[in-house]
Amino acid sequence: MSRNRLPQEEANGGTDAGQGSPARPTILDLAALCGVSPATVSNALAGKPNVKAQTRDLVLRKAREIGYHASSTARGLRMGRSWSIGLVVGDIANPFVPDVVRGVEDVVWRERKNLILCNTDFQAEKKTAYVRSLLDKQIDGMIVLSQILDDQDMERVEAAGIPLVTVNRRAPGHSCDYVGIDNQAGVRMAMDYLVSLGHRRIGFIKGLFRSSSADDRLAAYQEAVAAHGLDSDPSLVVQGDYSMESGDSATRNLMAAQRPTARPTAIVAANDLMALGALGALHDLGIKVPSDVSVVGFDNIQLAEHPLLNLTTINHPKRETGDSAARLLLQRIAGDRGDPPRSVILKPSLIVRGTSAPPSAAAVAKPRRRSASQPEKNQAEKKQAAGT
Amino acid sequence: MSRNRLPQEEANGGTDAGQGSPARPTILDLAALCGVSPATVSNALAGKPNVKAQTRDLVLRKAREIGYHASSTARGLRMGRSWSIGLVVGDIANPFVPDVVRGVEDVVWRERKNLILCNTDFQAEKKTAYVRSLLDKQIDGMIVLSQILDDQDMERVEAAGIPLVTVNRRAPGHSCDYVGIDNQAGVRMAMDYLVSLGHRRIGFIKGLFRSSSADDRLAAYQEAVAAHGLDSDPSLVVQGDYSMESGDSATRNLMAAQRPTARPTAIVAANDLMALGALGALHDLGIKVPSDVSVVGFDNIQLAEHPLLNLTTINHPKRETGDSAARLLLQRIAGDRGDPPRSVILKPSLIVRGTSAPPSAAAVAKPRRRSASQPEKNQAEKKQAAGT
DNA sequence: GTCCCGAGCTAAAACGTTTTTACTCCGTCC
DNA sequence: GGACGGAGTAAAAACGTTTTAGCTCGGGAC
Repeated sequence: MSRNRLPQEEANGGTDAGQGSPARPTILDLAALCGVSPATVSNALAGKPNVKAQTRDLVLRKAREIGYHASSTARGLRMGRSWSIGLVVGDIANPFVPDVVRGVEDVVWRERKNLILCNTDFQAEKKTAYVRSLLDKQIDGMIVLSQILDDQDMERVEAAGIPLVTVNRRAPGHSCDYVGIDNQAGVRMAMDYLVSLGHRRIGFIKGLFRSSSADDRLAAYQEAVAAHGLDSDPSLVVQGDYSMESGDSATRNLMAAQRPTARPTAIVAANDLMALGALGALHDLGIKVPSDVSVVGFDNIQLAEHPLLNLTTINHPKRETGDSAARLLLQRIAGDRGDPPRSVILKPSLIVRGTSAPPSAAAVAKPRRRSASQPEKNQAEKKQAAGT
Repeated sequence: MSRNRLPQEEANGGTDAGQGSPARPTILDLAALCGVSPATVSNALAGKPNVKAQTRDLVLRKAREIGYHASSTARGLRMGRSWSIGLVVGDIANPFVPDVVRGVEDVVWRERKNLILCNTDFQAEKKTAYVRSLLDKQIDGMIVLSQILDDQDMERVEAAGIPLVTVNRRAPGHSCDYVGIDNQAGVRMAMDYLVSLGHRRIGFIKGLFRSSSADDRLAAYQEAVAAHGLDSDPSLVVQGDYSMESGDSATRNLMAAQRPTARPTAIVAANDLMALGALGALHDLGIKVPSDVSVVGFDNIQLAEHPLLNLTTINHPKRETGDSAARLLLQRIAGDRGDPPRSVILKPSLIVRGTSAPPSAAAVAKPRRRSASQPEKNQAEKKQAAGT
């Protein structure tokens, strides 16, 4: 109806005698108010050089005055961006995750981008639906934490030209930026440390198969067993699923052996949650930690340092993980999409606390074979500060 | 350049001999492909009744075929919505928070809306900036967890007509939907339980002042002290800030009293984190829990049930909190904005675990005054299952 | 035969920006 | 005195939808 509206007529004026909110000002209102064209307002607000200082100041002043804020949606449509990045996690309630999220948020916030949190519950269809939704929203970039996307989703992301950073899981066959930790080094640290204490029979609670990090950690355990010539009974490796409960039951399995000498004197868990489960099980079984059995975790989640848990563990720099992922992503968004993919591999570190000690005299009384091979691999470890 | 393009010409065809992604199909492409107008395509996809079944089927088929997905941005601009809701939290790394977030995500996901996570770090300017950003994005609604917004921010949200649900903190002077827990009942449960065990001298670690929940919990403590005629030494109430460290130092303060009888036989903390801090401090001080001192927390965070912590606490239904908040918000979004504000007050429950027991004989040996008044307030509590 | 109506579709406006192109001064250079 | 150029601004196109208003066509009522 209001075709051909006069230049001075306020775009929002007049007609809203009705109810509800007074319809926030558009750039047209602001332009009319300043007596310039919308284009000039846009340029002024964007700080473009082709607008007279006097005009710019006027625009800025009036803008502040009426509280003008450009519609993200409109500029998003025009510019093909959304100033938000998608963060796909499996389970935000897992204590490992929020710390990483915190790291991501911190750097994303600096560029005033928003974080869209997608909790997939590790369900394939939820993952797919979320990825679709993110693409529909024209997100600037995407971070996928501790899981991999289907090939089809992956292709969609690539086809859309959306930068993607994967964290903790490599996407096989796809090249994108990656942030992870040196899993092998971490487990090796734990193993070398336990060996230096005198342990020869070390159990391992592995994580879910089909995940690169779980594989890496298990492989590192096996390599360490071989390198140090430790007992390599297959019953020393038990399956967990990264949950506390699984750590509990895995430990009961480990300790169920009839002959006491068949039981491990130390347990390494592929993550802290399972290690805490192990502590719980051992407590229930009346097995003393660390005097009877040592326990070492992986991740160093927040509560691991509680005096009553006091878990010896491998530190996973969680916040730094999120930080690096976000940085990589932002660089990729700003810079050339064609650059070769980059990886950031963070360094684990050993944090010695109260759940580890030399094995009891009884346990080491009966030395098995003496592997004569590794004289140089003694103890490069020392007690490290808990601060990472 | 391509002014006046012919109706049959594909909107995306021809010109992109260049590099990069092949530009996802628009509704124009789809319309051309189906030989109908964009309006019809839109109607067909939206399931409007004014399109012939045959046409609709064709459109749906072709849409699937070329993988057409409408741009969220474009329809957002047109429809004034964004299908995303803002979730403002103080610190996602606080173990209480992710569980609530999980609850929110769950119901929001059912409507295929997205969650924009805003971590304010409790900084006023970050809070303000995030709220601004959310409004610019035309979010459908907003949930604010465990904090209050400035009056100015609040007004902006109201002016924008964006539904808002506050969780755990009432916004004084503003009427909006609210989800919380009955703090008073929770603390009363804890106090009644401890009294029923025989405790007469109970310390309280309060949370940050200036927060309604902290006030409520403190008030409930004081009421219980009065109602049961307990020792009401002001030194029995110490300040914490909801962190584990503060629980630690607060407990050291409580236990620093020279005369043993001046020390509490039980400690109630305004949240689990501080309770865990208390456990740590007591452990360090060589004070046995629960034989020397009982400890009761509030929230029942995930790790509280670990066998080595085994914290007696008041359960705060966290996931249900997020669930209710999201439900309230979605109803408000869908329904009439003018309806009177609603509140959901969740019920706390006592979870008895290992950190509580009757006071030691030594501590109760010297009964102080016998308050003759409350015979009916004996023990309405019984050991409850930890499930809640 | 005319009128009306509904079914099915299209044209075009609208959403609120940014960006490209074009225009208007005005001073300077030749 | 006209051409040129640059500074500052304006007009209009573009982004990809949804929605409103209007069009066309055929059939039924009168």
